[in-house]
Amino acid sequence: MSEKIRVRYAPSPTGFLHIGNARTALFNYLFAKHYGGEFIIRIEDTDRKRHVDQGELSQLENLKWLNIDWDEGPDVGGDYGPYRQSERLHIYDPLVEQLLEEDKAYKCYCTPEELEAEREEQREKGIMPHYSGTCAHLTEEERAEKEAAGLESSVRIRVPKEAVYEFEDLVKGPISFESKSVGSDWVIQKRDGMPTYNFAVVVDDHFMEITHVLRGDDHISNTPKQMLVYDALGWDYPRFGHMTLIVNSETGKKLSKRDTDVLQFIEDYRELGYLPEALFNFITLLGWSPVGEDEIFSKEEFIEIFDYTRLGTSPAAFDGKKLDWIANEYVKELELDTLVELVIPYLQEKGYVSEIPTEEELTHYSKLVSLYQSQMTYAAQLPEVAGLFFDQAIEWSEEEREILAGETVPEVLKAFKEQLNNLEDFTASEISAAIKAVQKETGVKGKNLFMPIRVATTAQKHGPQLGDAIELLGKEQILSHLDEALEIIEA
RNA sequence: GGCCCCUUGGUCAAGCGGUUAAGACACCACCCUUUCACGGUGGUAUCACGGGUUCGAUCCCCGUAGGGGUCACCA
Repeated sequence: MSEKIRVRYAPSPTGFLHIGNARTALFNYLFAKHYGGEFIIRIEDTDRKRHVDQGELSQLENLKWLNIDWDEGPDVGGDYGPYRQSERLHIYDPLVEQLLEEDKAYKCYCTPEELEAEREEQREKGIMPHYSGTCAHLTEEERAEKEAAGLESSVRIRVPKEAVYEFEDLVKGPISFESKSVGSDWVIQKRDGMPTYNFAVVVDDHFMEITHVLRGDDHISNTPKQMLVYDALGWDYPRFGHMTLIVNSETGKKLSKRDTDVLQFIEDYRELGYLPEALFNFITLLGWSPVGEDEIFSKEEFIEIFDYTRLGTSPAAFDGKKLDWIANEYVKELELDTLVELVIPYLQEKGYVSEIPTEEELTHYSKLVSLYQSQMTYAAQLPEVAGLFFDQAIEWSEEEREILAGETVPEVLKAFKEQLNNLEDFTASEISAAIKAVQKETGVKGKNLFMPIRVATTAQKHGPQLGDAIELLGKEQILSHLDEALEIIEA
């Protein structure tokens, strides 16, 4: 591609950064950077009612957290600003005026109530609601009358009767719409003077010299509407590319806020202490595939290998298990100190570690973290799985109690307790030796030996190396856990 | 309902007219570890259906079915 690539991510600040939006941003970013182009952020804030105060900030911050940066945007500026649509009214207004003069658009005096009534009537008759064109052919006199009466108006653009809109979609190939499927004349400027989405997008993309519009699948049907505006204004189209939506694997539908089984917002992952690189990697693999068999790549590698022709055409389901696997891959690669630093705040939050950790605490928790590193996926997980190392109380689940109910369990635990009491040093190697001694003494070995001890001392079926875990928990605590377990068994 | 898009294992997917139809996650088995996990090896499992085109269709065309998206003074 010879021209300078310019692409954009254009969120509306109505909420947090959704995982689907993040993916759109990500692919635009990779596309731009792969071709040495520019990535622009534009805020589409034309809906005053749905405006959320911290929305814009949240979008930008979470993008930054994902390690995505942009060349132009509301916070960094650029030569094509302003980058908020609400600040670009002076650009839209003359264009609306121009279309009005050319009679490519017209003023509509229908009130929202009237339009709603019209739709209701149509629904009752069993036809699809649409604007019937009440104001499409007002005479000069009628118009003057309404203006004189001080009626508020919106502006609608005329949809041509027999046009065909065709484009070569970057991911889906040729797509075409007949103008009659576009629907009735639609609003380009609202009563409050704000442009509508489909109009503002065109104007902005044109003046910002956007070359490629990469967006979600759900915008396909907006494309002919926008092409119509390009035509009316006599501008060239950019190239369009429509990426698949991310769906919930349970329902097969577009991921929405109602899908409570999936964490929807980048914020959520950030708060749990997922590594941004892991999320970046995971999201990039949603609806896109690299050549070859590797799946773990750095941002730089992704930029290098990104190829938009490898974007998938069918929806990608969000697979939490796969995310966990990728997240774990990244956690395992981390230096222990780095991971400890990430985990400490979560421990402090629970009050397990003091504001300013002591040397002693630090070494203690380094050990703990190292025991769990190979099985962790996010930082907040440590206090969850290793709660026993902080809370005195131990509780066994139904399943774990069943294990403790095993026939040879009491003698194993009693023997183990005995062994521990005779230990000189309470170290992992000594403890392992003690377990071995229990085996000799009782004749119980393997799973039947280890599982009861693991469950009795840690109340978990999975965990780190047993000897290490027991050493770290400390003699006193272990003995009391064993006593409690024995009590339960006897009860 | 109209229009548009999509359809390879449970999930993500490679494939782009001739393949034993890659790989990853998940699952299962075995190995390592006197346990679980980590790691290693291996395994089960996929071309929605019906017509064409072709010497030959997962791949091209047409239907059918299913799924999804969209039809706002939301973006």
